[in-house]
Amino acid sequence: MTNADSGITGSLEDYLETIYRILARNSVARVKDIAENMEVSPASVTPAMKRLADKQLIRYSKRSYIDLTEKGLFIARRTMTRHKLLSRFLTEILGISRKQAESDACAMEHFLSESSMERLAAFFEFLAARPELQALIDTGFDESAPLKIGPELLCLTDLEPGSSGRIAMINAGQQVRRELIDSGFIQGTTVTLIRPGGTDLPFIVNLDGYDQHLSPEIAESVLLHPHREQTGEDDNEK
Amino acid sequence: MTNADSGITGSLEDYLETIYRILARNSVARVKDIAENMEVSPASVTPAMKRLADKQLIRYSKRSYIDLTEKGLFIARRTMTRHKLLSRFLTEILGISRKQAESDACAMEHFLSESSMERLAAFFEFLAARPELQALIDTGFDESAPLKIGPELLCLTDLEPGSSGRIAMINAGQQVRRELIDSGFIQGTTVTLIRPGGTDLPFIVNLDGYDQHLSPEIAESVLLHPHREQTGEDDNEK
DNA sequence: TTCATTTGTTAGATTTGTCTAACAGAAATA
DNA sequence: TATTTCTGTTAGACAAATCTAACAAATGAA
Repeated sequence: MTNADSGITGSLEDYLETIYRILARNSVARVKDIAENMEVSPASVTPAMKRLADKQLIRYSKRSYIDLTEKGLFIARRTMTRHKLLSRFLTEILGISRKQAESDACAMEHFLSESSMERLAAFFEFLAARPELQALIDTGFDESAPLKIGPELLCLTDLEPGSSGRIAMINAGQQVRRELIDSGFIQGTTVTLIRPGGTDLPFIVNLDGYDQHLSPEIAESVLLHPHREQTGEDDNEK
Repeated sequence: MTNADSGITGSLEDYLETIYRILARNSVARVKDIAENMEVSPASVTPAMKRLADKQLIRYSKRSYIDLTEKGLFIARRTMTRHKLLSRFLTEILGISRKQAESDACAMEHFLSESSMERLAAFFEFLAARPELQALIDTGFDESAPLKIGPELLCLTDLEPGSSGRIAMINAGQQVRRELIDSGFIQGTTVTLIRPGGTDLPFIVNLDGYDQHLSPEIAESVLLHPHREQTGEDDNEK
């Protein structure tokens, strides 16, 4: 129930982060401000402040202003940094809408470990140092991708019964794309054709141990990497 | 408290995912298997099964085997896919250890929205379609980065008092690096030099509204992008 | 068939985090 | 100064998720 590295719950981290943000502009933080910022009732804030004070993360006594201790400040800042890293990754790299990204980041920020955080920061530095990559990503990575190596790809429907292939991409509109992705059809995953389909007959494939039925039209949109020799390595499952 | 899109809690999603994994190899799923897989006491499993059955996500009656409904299967699969996407991102792109990645992914998987999930899958397809990018990332992105554009970068210590710059990279060993990143010094963030330091005198900088002190040695390791005209856009804070 | 073992359930406690409603203290106003 | 309004706290309820301990049912062995 406690998170990543701070040893406190996500909820308490949120309180610290909120206090931090209030203090960054307001000079003092009050129960009311916190309640409004977090869209929570003031009656929920008081016990949270008590828990934080118990853990020596804030200075707090009944009816007083609230201030962060050194330790609290550290956790607050780190949580905010996690939030920024995730939110930037989602918007700048993946192209998610700002609003959606904020909401995803808010939830995930409590679980990003110290090492992942550091590597994610390194990733941004890496990209920033390479304008040509940045440009590639900025132009969006869905338009250009299919054009480039599409022709060399195998279609799932061309697979021999009993043989397998690694998914390279899903070539379909957003709706079908999401359906397939929800079902586990993501790049790099191995699929095995159990039984080929035909008109009105679904393809049966195995993915992660489970058999799944795919209509011929949907199966058409699953493109596989050109076949290579066995590398001994499966994909990243197991 | 409920997550992303499924309308159930992370804990229940974990139960579904576990049942899915058990069923993918075991033909039947029992309370005991679930408890062992999740490292939880069997007494915790029973009420969870009741909650899942109430929501029509599993078929379950007292002392019976447990089976997923269509709806439960869908959520289980999607959760597993989220897990795989996050775990692959953390290991393959960021280079986090498998173990750490698993633990991060386990916690975050419940909060990745449908759209982020789809974009993350697209990101892998994008990379897979460009072996040259893949290779760049495979070789690690910390060694080569500083060599390339290091010379053109500004050091935080060269900033005029009162002026600002955007962080390009942290040029320091892992420990200092992490300290700085924890404090919000990540690529793309704007820092303002409030007061320059000197021997034994810390630099004071403002970051996200908060003043922070940096020892001269640490300040040295913060490298800024070469200055440009104001673009009207701040970084992604606000 | 009877007894022991395995498996699953229930009861009851605990923690966290939320709420509403009622109350108390402080500040502002008349 | 007295009263009203704003702010914060307490009390009490609830839900989710976990635990341990005790009990019940099913299975297997003698």
